[in-house]
Amino acid sequence: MNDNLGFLGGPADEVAPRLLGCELERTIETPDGSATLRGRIVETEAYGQTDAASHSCKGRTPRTEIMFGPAGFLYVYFTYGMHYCCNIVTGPPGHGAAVLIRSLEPLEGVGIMSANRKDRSGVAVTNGPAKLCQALMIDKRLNGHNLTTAPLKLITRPALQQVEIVQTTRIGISQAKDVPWRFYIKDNSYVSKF
DNA sequence: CGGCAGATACGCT
DNA sequence: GCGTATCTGCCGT
Repeated sequence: MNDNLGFLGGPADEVAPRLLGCELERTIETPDGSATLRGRIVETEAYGQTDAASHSCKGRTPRTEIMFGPAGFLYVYFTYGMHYCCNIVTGPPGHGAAVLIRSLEPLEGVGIMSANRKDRSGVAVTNGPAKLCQALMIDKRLNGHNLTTAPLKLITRPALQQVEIVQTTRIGISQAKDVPWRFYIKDNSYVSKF
């Protein structure tokens, strides 16, 4: 793994807040050549191996196999019949854990992201896990992708100050609702729900 | 704006 | 079969 992504080998609940402020850079093919879509991570959720809300909690299956692999890879899953969500695998090999990326703040290629989102604008482009996957054109084909390589890279940024981060319970799950493993950047308007 | 139902397919029991 | 780490549109205020 890339040296500056070494922190991903830690526990999901420590990696999740550390990912806030880091960026995802997606390169895509266009009629003219290529384009770059880039966004800042503003909201994450941790999912651990012994966590009833995590897909990995019941052990390895073909779908969750990627979560048990080395850190720094992408776990993309499909849900509700029409949505993709993307996660960054964390922890050592053999440990099934990941961090769900819940929302981004667009930094580059906003016009293309908006077009991918049925011409929606503003926060509606990326303020939700399935929305940002649509905006960045992330689907099943990127499951298992190495985040140090094109066409999707994780760019490390300095860790935020503790005071800039809010920690609360996770959203949209039915199991282990009380576990406070959701993290977001304070006062950022792209956070999915306040 | 806030609440609710519907869409839709996949993995797992 | 069934539940799901969601979003959207439509309804009501």
